[in-house]
Amino acid sequence: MENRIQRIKEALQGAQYKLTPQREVTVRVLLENERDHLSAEDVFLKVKDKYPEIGLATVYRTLELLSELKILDKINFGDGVSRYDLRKEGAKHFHHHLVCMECGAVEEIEEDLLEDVEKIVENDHNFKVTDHRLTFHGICGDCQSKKE
Amino acid sequence: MENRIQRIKEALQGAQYKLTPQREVTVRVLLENERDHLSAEDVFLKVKDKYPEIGLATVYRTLELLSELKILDKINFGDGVSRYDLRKEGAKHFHHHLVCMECGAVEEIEEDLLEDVEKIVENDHNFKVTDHRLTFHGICGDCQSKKE
DNA sequence: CTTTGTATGATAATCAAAAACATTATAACC
DNA sequence: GGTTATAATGTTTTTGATTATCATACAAAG
Repeated sequence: MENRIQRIKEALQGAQYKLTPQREVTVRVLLENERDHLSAEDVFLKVKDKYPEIGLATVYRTLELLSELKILDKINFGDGVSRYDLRKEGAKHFHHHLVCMECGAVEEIEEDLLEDVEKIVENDHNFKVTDHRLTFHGICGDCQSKKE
Repeated sequence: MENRIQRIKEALQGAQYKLTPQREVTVRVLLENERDHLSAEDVFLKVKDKYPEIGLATVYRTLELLSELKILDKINFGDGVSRYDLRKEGAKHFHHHLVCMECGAVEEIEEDLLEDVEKIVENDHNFKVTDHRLTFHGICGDCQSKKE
């Protein structure tokens, strides 16, 4: 945990930013809720428990900043809200998601399944891929068994 | 063109909806701008040229309806707006997009590149895939040559 | 200590999308 | 045809997430 904060601090400093107390609290909340996909509002409420003086705008600014630095990925599952997801350390690419259309559960997939597909895109369409995002819609295991 | 409208009409009727004049004009605009990725506001403005009495809410409602019927796909490229994209006839799946990070151009890919990946997901994660969306971020051919 | 730039918090502004609601078609029935 | 129920529309208002503004606090550098 502290390691990861340390590395995020270094990433910020590498880009001439500081890890202020507000930013650190925000990062901690993100680390503690790594499995979830929190909206800015979600993050704000959790941060507020630890640091009540913080303003909503600061949380938005921090999330934006961390996204620019590729520490966070900003995702959108189609509800009207942006959600934020910590990028795994060392991951070049966005990880993928399985979104259940029944219960709304979101599962993550770490594997990079797209290497071959990326090659096809680069060759056939002359497009230099820097990142990708892939989401599957469907029905999760739990909801499948409930239906039977 | 008329064929496709006819089939959309049938799809609507199959679900107990009517192809009203407003809906038809909206569909025509979508067909005429198939290559673009129009926002609701874009569609509204274009529809208004042909049918000035129409209200914005009707366009929103129509786009929502067509999305539910899987005639349209609602996509989000990260700007704050939803965009709408006609699903190709007979296509089971959403088609893919290449988004250029330099100039913002969006290219479409029709091929279904994910059959193998889908099998992996279904087997390894016990997740029944009904649809997917895949977007590549990168640099398009034009912008690559400009840089040299 | 003073200056300069950066970060913050409170608040207001923006802007897409949804909701409300009254009105107008459309269809079904007698 | 007239009548009623239902669906669809258009106008307007509201919501709700995100951004912008701006005065203040802070920190680094001289």
